[in-house]
Amino acid sequence: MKRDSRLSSVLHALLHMAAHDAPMTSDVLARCMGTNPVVVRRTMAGLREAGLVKSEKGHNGGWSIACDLEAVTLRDIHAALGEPAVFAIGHRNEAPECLVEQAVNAALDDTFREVEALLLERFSRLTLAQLAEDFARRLAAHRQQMRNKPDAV
Amino acid sequence: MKRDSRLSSVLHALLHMAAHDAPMTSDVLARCMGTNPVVVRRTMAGLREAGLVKSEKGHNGGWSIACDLEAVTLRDIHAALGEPAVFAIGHRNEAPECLVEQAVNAALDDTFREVEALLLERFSRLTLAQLAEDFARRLAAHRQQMRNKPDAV
DNA sequence: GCTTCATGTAACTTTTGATATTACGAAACT
DNA sequence: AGTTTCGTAATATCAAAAGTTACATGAAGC
Repeated sequence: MKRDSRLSSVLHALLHMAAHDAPMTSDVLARCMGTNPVVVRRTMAGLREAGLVKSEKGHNGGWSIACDLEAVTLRDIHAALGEPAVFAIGHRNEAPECLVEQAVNAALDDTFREVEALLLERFSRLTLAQLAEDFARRLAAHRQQMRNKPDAV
Repeated sequence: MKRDSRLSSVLHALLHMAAHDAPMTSDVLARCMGTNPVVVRRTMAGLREAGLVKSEKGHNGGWSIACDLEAVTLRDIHAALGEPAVFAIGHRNEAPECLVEQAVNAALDDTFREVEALLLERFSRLTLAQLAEDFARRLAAHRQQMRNKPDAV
C-alpha cells in the first residue's frame, strides 16, 4: 500500500519557507523535496486557497509563508490538502446488501471514526511553530556535534 | 488512495463460515465476496497459519472456522493478515539527511504511533462473536420488516 | 484405481491510482 | 522585448494490488 506523503512534503516545504526571507521557487522546493516543480505547484495550490502561503510570478517570484506559524496546525494543513483519506484500510463495498457485510462495515466504521477523531485532535494540537522549534533544536544539537567532531560525517 | 479491504473481506467470510455447518469452498466465498477464488486462498492462508480457520481438499472440502468466536478479536485477524499498514499517510523519505524533514517525520511518527495504538486497542476489544451477534440482530430486524411489509424490496 | 473436486502456489497479466512529465499560456519583473 | 516564474491541462510512467492462468497435490466417491 503506497502512502500519501503530501502532508509530510508540504510541512517540509513550509518549514524551509519559514526559514527563508525571500520567496522560494517551485523548482527549488521540488529539488529539496525530491519531486517535480509541477507537483509542488499542484500540491501548494490547496494551501494557497486556504491562505497559508502565497505565490508570486516573475523575477524573484515563488512561494512564501502567508500565515502565523503559531496559529496554524497540522489539522489546517490536512484540511487545505483536501482532507485526504487517513486509513489504508477500508471496505470492499460501501453499501452492501448482505447483512453480514453490513454488520462488519458498521463495526469497522465506528472504530475508524473514533480513531480518526483522535488523529485530527492530535493534528490540531501541533502548530507549525512547534515543528520549527523542534527543527531549531535539532539544528543546534547538530552544530554542537560538528563542533565536537569536525571530521565526522 | 485505494484502500486495503482484506480485513473487511475476511471478516465477511468468517461470519458466513461461522453460520455454515459444512466447509465453504473458495469458489463460493469468492462469489459472495465479489472476488476470485485464488485471492480468497491467498488471503485465507495467513488465517490458516494462525489457526483461525482450516482448509480441506477434495470432495466436501473447503474452509471452516477453527477457533472460538468469543476468543478471537479483530486484532488477531489483523495480525494474521500480516499487520498491513494502517495509515494511508506517510513520509516520502524514511531516513532523511535534512534536519527539517527529520523534525517533521518525528512529529508525524509520534502522532501515528499513538493513534495506531488506539486502533489496535479497539480491535482487540472486538470479538468475532460480537460481530456475529450484531449480524443476528440485523437479521432479526430484517425478518421483522419483511413480515410487516411482505411486498417491499 | 480412476475420476472429480478442491486446495496450494507460482507465474503472469490487468487494473488503477498516484506521481511525474510535457507543453503552453499568463503575469511580473528587468 | 525578453526572461522568469507560476497555472493548468493533457499525457505518460510507475508501482502496488487484484485478478487470472496453469498446474501440482491430496481427498473423496464410484
